[in-house]
Amino acid sequence: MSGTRKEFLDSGSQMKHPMIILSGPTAVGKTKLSIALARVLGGEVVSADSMQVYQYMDIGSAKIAREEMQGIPHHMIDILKPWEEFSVALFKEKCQECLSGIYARGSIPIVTGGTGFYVQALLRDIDFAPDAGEETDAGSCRAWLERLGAEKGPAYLHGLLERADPPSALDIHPNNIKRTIRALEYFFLTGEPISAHNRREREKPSAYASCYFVLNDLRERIYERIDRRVEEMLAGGLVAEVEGLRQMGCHRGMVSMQGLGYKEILAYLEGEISLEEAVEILKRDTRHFAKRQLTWFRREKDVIWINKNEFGYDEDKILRHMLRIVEETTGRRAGGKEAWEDE
RNA sequence: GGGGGAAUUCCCGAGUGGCCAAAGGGGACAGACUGUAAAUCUGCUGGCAACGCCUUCGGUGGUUCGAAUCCACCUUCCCCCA
Repeated sequence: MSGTRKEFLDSGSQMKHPMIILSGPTAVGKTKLSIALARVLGGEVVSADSMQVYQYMDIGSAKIAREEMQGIPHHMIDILKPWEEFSVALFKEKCQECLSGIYARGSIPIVTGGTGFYVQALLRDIDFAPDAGEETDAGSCRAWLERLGAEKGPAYLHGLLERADPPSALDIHPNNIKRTIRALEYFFLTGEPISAHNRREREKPSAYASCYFVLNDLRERIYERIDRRVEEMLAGGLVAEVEGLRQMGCHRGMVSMQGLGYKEILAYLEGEISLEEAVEILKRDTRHFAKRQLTWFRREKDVIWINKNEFGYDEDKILRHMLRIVEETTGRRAGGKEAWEDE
């Protein structure tokens, strides 16, 4: 759909579609809650997770098991092979396809996952770059910049950015080569500084009538849960899963293999570190990740924090509290008391 | 029993008379983030009424204008010889 037509439709229909978002740091318990919410509200779960999109990556990505779904439709899971590339732009695109189906069915999406960037892209309908040159040009342009960076160093690239897009250069740290490259790429492809584009996109209001929940807990408890979960993954066969992927030809260069649990075990399987070290690094990096997620959510406006400890870890209490907010903001009511009493 | 070595700020680990609140790394904490986001990157880390002051380098006591750095004794740990 073209931009103008879409804008026309959006402005024409006063009603925004309802959306429930359930996010939070890794291992807080989003999955379990999402099922409870979906059952009560008659919703469908849409995963907002950068790793669960991949097939064969079940244990390390803590993907929900079929049995756990309890018949609730799930989207955006297992949609790609591990060797395929994925990105926010692709996420948004595919996600919107899923959403139109959900709305057509009169159902409500429960967007569940910890990738805050994806949630933001979807919620504010951020426009990702020019369609022009999406495949060939972008590919070669980025590859060229990457080569240039490897040869001449990050400072050189940042120097280019200073000339092309001074505000971005000021904004992006010289060491951050990925963001420097993207800013340059955007400039070369469109002729517009990405800083101007970002400014425009930032002003966009939410495209949905949404409740943005962030499930949280005491830091200490999150860390404990992470450690425990890593141990469970190991016991559940994480090493074998990664070995299987390796046999399929997966290697560290792939987007999917940058995922926590995959890159560390891969390093072990390739003899670089011991299993013990790999596990330790995995736990630590997962803690770091959880912390980064929390930083993201703190900055995000209009999120509704659900601190588990403030509810005495009473799941039913948490659910009721959330349902009340859902009803206030989206008008969506729980499908009767039985819905959560018949467990 | 004899000989040698070591004890440093949350951890590891530099530092052997002033330039040391003490390199570096890790952790912890905080932050950025608009096509790789489970990625990438940044800041900060003794206390305070804070361009200065106070407490800190196993303990106690010395030497010195001045000590984490030198001396003595003590405590603990490691290694070697018996």
